[in-house]
Amino acid sequence: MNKGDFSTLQSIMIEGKREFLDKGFNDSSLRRIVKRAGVTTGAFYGYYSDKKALFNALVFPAVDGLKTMFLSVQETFDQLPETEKVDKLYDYTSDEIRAFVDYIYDHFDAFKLLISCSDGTDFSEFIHELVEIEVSYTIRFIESSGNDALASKRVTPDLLHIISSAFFSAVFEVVKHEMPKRDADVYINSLKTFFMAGWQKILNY
Amino acid sequence: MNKGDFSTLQSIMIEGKREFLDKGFNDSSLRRIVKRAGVTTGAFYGYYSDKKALFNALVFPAVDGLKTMFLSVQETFDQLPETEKVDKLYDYTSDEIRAFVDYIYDHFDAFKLLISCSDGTDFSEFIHELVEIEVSYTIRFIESSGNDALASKRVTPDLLHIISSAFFSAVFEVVKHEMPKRDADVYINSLKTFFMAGWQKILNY
Amino acid sequence: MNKGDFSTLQSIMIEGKREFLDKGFNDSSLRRIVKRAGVTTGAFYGYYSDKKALFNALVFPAVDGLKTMFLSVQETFDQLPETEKVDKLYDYTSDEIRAFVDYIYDHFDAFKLLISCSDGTDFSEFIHELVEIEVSYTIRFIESSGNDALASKRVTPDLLHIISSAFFSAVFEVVKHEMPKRDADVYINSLKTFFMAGWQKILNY
Amino acid sequence: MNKGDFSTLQSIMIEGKREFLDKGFNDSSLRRIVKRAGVTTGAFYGYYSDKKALFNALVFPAVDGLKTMFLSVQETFDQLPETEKVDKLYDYTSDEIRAFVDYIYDHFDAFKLLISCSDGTDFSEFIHELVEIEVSYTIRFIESSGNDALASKRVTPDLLHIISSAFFSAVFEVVKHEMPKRDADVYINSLKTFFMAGWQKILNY
DNA sequence: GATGAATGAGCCTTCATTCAT
DNA sequence: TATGAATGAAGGCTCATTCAT
Repeated sequence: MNKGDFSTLQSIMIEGKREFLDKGFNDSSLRRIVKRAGVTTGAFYGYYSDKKALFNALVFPAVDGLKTMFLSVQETFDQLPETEKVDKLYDYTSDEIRAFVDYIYDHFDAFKLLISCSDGTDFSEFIHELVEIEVSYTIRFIESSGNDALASKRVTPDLLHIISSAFFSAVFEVVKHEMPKRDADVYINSLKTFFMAGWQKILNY
Repeated sequence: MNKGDFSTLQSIMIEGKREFLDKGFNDSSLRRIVKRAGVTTGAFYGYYSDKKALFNALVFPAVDGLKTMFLSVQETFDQLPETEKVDKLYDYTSDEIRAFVDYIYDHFDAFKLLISCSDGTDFSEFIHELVEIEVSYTIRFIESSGNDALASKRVTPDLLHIISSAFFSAVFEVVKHEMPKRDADVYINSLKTFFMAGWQKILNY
Repeated sequence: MNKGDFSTLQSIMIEGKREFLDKGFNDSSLRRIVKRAGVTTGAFYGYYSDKKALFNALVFPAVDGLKTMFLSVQETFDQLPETEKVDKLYDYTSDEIRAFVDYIYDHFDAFKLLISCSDGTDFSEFIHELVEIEVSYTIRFIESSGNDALASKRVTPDLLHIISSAFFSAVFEVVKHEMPKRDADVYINSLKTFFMAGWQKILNY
Repeated sequence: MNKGDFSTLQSIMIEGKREFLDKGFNDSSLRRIVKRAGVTTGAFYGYYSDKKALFNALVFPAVDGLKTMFLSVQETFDQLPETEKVDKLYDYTSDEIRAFVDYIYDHFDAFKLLISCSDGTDFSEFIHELVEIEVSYTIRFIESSGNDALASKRVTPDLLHIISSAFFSAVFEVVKHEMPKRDADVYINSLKTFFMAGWQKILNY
């Protein structure tokens, strides 16, 4: 008999999420999860192949959606006529970030797991992957726009990596601290202003 | 019989560091550590009360030193006559950061442990603490300098927190990626330039 | 939905045989069997009471047939007039063994299961049972033929058991090694020659 | 606290042997072993790396000793002058087999484990290995003695394998049935007589 | 100071089998 | 006949820690 009105699967997901959030992936106990879910270990393995698979299920859809969205945004911008890119950069970025934050808040629990509890899983390098994507598109943008920052070595891929890393770390701070969406929108917008100033400075725009 | 010419304690520290770096705190095995150190579990517990205490010992001096240094720098700046602060801000910061990075590289292993392997220990929130320190001094500085950013709520403590978080995350990326000191100096300097532009933008200097 | 054109029962038998041959009885997984058979566990238990029952079904008809045949051959020989027995012994045995091997090869899979995969089942002592049958008839033959080997304790039931055991072990080696029938016929014939010489030696014929 | 006057290791070995003999390797439970030994699982793993290692420890010394002895006997016979081999064959073999049986009875428990309970271990093919050794030396002997049995294909390696297999199976029947040593000596001697007659027949000596 | 055998709870996972549908 | 989710005991094994010597 499982817990209350929920199906076995639902109970497992609910209690899995609770346990992972509470203890982190590594220190989570499958037995505690199933016990709290009012379910047996055997039942668990009917749904998931192992503990990792449960974490995956809780997190993958959101991660995958975010990556897809992020890639498509970057790709769309990349396809703009060169002449429009710099002009639209600010507005474009604004929309992009807003959508990004919206998406995160629409899947808040998943990102909370990802940011705070993914140690020991395949997602521990999640931010790193977003960074890599952004860096590669940023390099394309700088080069195609005729800016000499890279050519002159005033800016290097490593620096882009570090700055990008800083940016995403900052964004996900709102998740780490479970900031209300309303506040997050404001902060992230200011953050964007802050970073835009930085980019203009080092890219000489 | 312990390893080579090293004392029991030294062997434990050397092999502890190796294991923690290799596996992270949680997945490290005390038995493997003492075995490699050519020492027994009993001997270990003569020096440390538990696994956490060893991690602590490897990491605390560096952490404490960095915090002390950081606090003193902030305090010294805080004590400057109001009139000098803004003028000296840029130079001051440069020196401060340089010293900060020097310190990190002088205790590289400890910070590598802290950044990459501290999950499960009391230090997992290490960066967070530096952020808190910086934010509180930044607030004092903004307020005392007569800048209306906070009063007008254009800038909030939370935003400061986020930006500061971004900065320290970026700085410690050089540790995570084990960047050569020479390179790190250059990147961190560019990073500072980047962030200074941001600060000027949102503080209206 | 079961596999291809086969009925539920057929699928279970086919995949059961495959699994038992592959892993042996003990290490076989019922769930794997029904999964591969495209059938459910529930369906399985409609046909068989448990895992052993499936093994039984795959193996019993052949085992039973062989035992019946073997018993009847022994019985027929036993009923021959005493005067004919020794004369016909050699020819008789030849035919008997040929039929025996033919039967095994006509039910090769079943005997392969029996020889190589029956650990943990009621058939693990299969050869032992054939031995017991043969020994009891051999004793009758020796006694009725007036040979003093048993009376003089030159030969004992235990020795008969051991030799008989050796013989059947040898015969079933052809199954264990999946020897082609054509080869097996030749080897078994030589084996019979070999053993006949032994019998003549210890029975003084 | 372990059982009675025995050390932890002794208790584990005693109860391990008991459990393996009772249930066979696969169906043996480590937990039952340690429980009966009055010891904890953790203590077990201080002595053996896993369940297989315990079986190994109980069985390997005896197996290894027997193989070594068997190989050396075969090698010694192989080195005899060609002229002496056939003459000495009978006597030589007698001594060899006696020593072989003595060795088995000096390590009876180990061979009982090997014969009756080794399914699932690396020793399940133990007899097979003895057979391979004997077959290879038998081939050398036949060839070097000028006998045409192999050349004429009247006898083949496969036949030698089958016969050798029969012989060792028979020998180890005394272990399977836990026959008293005194009886075994007599039976094995008769068995040897039986087999010698067979060899003479098919090799035309 | 040091030993290292022993603890025993805890880990994840697999299994044959049952039963309400 | 058939489903397949659920059972729950049992499996082998690892761990930080303790303690008598």
